[in-house]
Amino acid sequence: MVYTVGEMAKLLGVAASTLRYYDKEGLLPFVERSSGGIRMFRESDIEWLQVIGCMKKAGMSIKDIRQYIEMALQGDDTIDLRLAMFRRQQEVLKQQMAELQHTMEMVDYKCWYYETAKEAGTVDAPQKMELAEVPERFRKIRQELRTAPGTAATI
Amino acid sequence: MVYTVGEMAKLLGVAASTLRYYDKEGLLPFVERSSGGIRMFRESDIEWLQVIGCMKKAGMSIKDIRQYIEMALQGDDTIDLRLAMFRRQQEVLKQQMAELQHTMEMVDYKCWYYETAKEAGTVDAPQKMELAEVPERFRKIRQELRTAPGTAATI
DNA sequence: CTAGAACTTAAAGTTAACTTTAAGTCAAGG
DNA sequence: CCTTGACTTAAAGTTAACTTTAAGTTCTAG
Repeated sequence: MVYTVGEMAKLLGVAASTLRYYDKEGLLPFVERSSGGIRMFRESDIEWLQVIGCMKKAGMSIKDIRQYIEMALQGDDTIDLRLAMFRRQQEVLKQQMAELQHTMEMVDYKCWYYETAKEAGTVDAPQKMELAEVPERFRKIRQELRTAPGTAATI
Repeated sequence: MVYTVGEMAKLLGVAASTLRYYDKEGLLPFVERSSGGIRMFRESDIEWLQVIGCMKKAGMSIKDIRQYIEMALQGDDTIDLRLAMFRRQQEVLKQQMAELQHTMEMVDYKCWYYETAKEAGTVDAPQKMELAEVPERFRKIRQELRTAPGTAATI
């Protein structure tokens, strides 16, 4: 089964212009053409496209992804490089996960803050609350929000 | 203690031009000015800036953040709206977390893939491996990568 | 009182990742 | 054969979030 750019775009849930753009940027050198010049995506190209999609979600740029594709097309000589690339990406994702976790804590705190404000009818309730009255799990983030990053929130 | 824009920028680890840009976009209406027109950040403004930073990390646009700031300045009448905003943001973050988790699984799979390729000296080793030989935790993601999203990878 | 570092604004420039447009070509059904 | 919808490319346009520049002002230390 082969697909035109429009069909593949629909299948993947992206715009056809996006796939054309990716092709122009060298992300799809594996896509063949008909004698008339029309892109013919093969079933097996879906895996490439899924990997590209995942790399994008991981925050990689088009340029970085192209490097990977180029390495992959060079064959088994670049296995080490590709492994190193994904190992680095693993670290990046761990970092992102930690940051997201932290952002989540802040939003959880803000939800508690406005729930408390809602009950009392004023933000003064949570805003002026003593640290000891604040639920234990929000104390750290509250301290952190009230000081510059890197500023010791100690003693 | 008050800070100029440059001092506050340094404290937060951002460019001064960024703070000026945020101010122009209405994100910092709480910052006062000297008689000569120079921004004077107060200690308590740090909390505002930290919240703005967290909202940005959560993927909110400048426009959305301005809405929040405007609501906050309107006072206690907007508590419900602000609570709703952070509750929605909680959902968005949960979604982001799930996506990041999924991306991580893909990268873990790719690391396994290239480790296996490295041992064997060729990507054919992992590429042509039977599903049953693939470590159990990578089977689902491997199936998924090889089909279009939404395509049932069943039976 | 003055030098110069840091501030001010408005406006233009940058970057990434697309999207749109324009002018033309391909391919399938009637 | 011809129409029509989807394809092609190159080039220009879009958007968000900054950053840089230019021209001028303010504050502080000597």
